Amino acid sequence: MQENYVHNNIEKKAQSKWRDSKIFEVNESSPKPKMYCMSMLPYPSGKLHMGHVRNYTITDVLARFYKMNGYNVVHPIGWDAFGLPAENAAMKSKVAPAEWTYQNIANMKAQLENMGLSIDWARELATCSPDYYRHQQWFFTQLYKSGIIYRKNGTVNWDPVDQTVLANEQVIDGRGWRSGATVIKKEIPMYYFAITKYAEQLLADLDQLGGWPEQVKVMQRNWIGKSLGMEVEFAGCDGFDGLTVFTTRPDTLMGVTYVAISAEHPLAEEAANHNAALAKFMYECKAGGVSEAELATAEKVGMFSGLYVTNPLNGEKVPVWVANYVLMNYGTGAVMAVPAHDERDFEFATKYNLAKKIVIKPQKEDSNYDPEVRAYTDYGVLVNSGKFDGMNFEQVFAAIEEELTSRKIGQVKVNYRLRDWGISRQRYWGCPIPIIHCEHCGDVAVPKADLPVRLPEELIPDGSGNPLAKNPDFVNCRCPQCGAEARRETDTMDTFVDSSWYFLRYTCADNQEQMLDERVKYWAPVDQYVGGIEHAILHLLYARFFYKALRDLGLVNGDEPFKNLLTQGMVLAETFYRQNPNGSKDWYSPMDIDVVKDAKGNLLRATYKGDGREVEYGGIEKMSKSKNNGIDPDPIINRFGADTARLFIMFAAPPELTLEWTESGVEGSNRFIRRLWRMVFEHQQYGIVERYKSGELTPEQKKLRTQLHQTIAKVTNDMGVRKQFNTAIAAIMELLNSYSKVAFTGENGRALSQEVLEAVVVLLSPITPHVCDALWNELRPDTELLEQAWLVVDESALDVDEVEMVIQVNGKLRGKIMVAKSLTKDEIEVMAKENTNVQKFIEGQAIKKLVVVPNKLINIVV
RNA sequence: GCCGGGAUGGUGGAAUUGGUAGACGCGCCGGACUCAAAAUCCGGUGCCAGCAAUGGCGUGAGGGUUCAAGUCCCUCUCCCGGCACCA
Repeated sequence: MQENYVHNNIEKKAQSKWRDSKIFEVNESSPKPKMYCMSMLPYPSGKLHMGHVRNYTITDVLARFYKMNGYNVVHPIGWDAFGLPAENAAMKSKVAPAEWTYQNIANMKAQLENMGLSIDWARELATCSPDYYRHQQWFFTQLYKSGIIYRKNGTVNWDPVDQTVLANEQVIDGRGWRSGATVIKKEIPMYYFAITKYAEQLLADLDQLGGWPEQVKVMQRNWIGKSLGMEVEFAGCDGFDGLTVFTTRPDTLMGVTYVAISAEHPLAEEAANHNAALAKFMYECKAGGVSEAELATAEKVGMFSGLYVTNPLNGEKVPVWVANYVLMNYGTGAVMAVPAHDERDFEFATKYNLAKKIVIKPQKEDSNYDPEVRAYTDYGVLVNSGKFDGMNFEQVFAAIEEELTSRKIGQVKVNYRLRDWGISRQRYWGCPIPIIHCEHCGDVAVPKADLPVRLPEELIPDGSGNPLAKNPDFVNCRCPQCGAEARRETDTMDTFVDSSWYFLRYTCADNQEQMLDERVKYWAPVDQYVGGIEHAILHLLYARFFYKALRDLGLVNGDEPFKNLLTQGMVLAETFYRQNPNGSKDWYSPMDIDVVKDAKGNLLRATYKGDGREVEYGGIEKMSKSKNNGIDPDPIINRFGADTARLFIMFAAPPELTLEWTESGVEGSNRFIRRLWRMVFEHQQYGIVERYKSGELTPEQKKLRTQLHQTIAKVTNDMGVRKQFNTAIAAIMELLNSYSKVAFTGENGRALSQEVLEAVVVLLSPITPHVCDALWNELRPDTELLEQAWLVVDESALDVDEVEMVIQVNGKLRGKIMVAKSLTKDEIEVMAKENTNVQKFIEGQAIKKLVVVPNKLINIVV
């Protein structure tokens, strides 16, 4: 054994051993229980970034932990290979998205291999491969036939200069990112997945997800947004049509002072035909992007439509306004406005001087309440509402329901905020939608025999719309039903479709004939899913929806795809810059900066290694190209080794929190590995022995052995249950700190030293697998670490006869005592009162109360 | 704007079920080894007062519940994630 730790050879050797033995390639024939452990599908951006490294390290630690705990573990990987960045790269450097993407995958795969992951590479897939998307197209046709997919108009961001549809992120302050033109909302036909048909199940089945973070379930619940309300018809006046509103507050119906409708509402269109000013206003409403964040923060504007409708309860004539704050795709596209009891209506009514009528009496004495100052939105007892006066919410809901239903002008309605999922994208680099438009037969799904609809891989988009639409070879085709000349659909699918089922395809990626086969029923559901919190809503909701749709086709078992979910935080790093005279900033990589700190550890100055001159500190930010603070994993792994990088990532923060990258922290992790190496080296110099089983130990040895088995228990719980790897590592560090202070004299002492080192190597092996593999070979030659079982706690080592208890007086710490476990509560109380420091605080005072928490503390209240 | 989350020493974080705040690491200070440096090892390190024993203060701000609050409740500030075409 070498005296010093050198990572290169160790890591290469372990990696080739794992590769050659195919130890991480698994199948369904194992007698062990299955464990499906997986990271979210990475986008092949070109270079591995620290977010990927973190993601894969977490699943790798769990996969290795479960493997040693007797599970048949699968840990697959694939590539989310369609999407916008490839088109952007194509526009920039004239390289075809396909070529760019496949090159990126090759680069990133090589980088991942250096990390020593326990991945089953035989299952690797890329969503841009026809072998993958042909099955997706087939699934699309199945959903299309079963009515889950339909076509309707949807609103997109339209760049009138580039004549192209823009993604929300390509709209900056209401303008196109390339042209700078004001973006307008445009209606185009699109395909929709009827996810709302599953709204109730998606909501109810959240209760099955005990292994999900509560916050993610809350976000999904709110996103689905189930609400109970009423649809109420308002009859039109002066010969115009009426309209229907949806409201969750029918109790305020008598307080309606106007009705507001969306600019896309049919009635608004109708009114605009006779009203030039209104038409102009509605055109102005079309300016700007379609994102909800943009709509919600835009200033509320509106215009009177000239129309009136009648309040069905009291017959009052109220004006109809067209307002930009009403969403056409929620409810009915029309709302009844009650300014006295709704924030948004209040703001709008105040701006346009519309009436406010109080119909709810504040429940408590509320001296602040003034309808001209703010809206009162709580529930309460009705006033100014005629026969409904004095009723509470439940009573008036029932009374109004009865009246409206008997008059057939309203009904109780459950409404969801969730909208159907528009999947059409007017883009080239995506999965073609397998539909053929025929003049005679309409929209025809492509038959299975004709799949896949291949995406030509040589096209290069130029930013002026979808090149597929200009490609006659792609567009021109024959109708599969009547054989007439027909036109192929040129829109491609949202990439969220690709990522909604890839985890099922991993189980049978080699099956050319079928989308999924019996093997999916062995592996699904995913037992442990790990990915960024930014996917808490959309990706996870779409994948859940897909799973249910696949279940209804008989392709998978169960209701939910992901049993346990862990949402990881982002990776951040320090930023450094110099300000240019024109105000712009040049950003310097933290790798190229030297830092000087004062005696308290505060940053005094930072200098650029290139020229030795000072730079400004810009705080800690998410790693990004724009701030030049991305840390490339390659040089880190080359310099310190993958084990150091993995250890740092797992130690610096718990997985859900943001992770701050610091070079000194990486060095600290490397120092710990070298220290462990030296300890094994020194132990080995005296010869390896059998690990401790029984026999006399010195008191300090006995104490160390107790700590060892406490550590085994803690690490097992931290890794397997809490998934808090940082505290597991800290506990191992503490154990080694204690180890280094103990004298391992005698035969039993040597055996204890062997026991501790073997245990540490096993405990650490999921996190730093390469160095642990090498150390294991030194401690137990001719055996394989990966074949070892996880450690079992020796309960007898945990037995201690004394515990430390703290004594508080009035909740303040005043002393500590060692207490034999056999003592009674009364005996402990006496001991506590006898403590000299405690006496100073209780002397001459009556003891009002005395609390004893067993094995923890005594609180004396005086 | 709406939904979700976060804030603890110089710093990343720990405190698992309301029970010793600051584990472990980094940084910094001091020491050993060395011609010297690096590496390594040993000790110290929340703030204030004190030679010390010890005491006072202290978990974003303000209030509350409790024998006891970083942890529970209310109000607020700032930061982060998502908002349906970034992935």
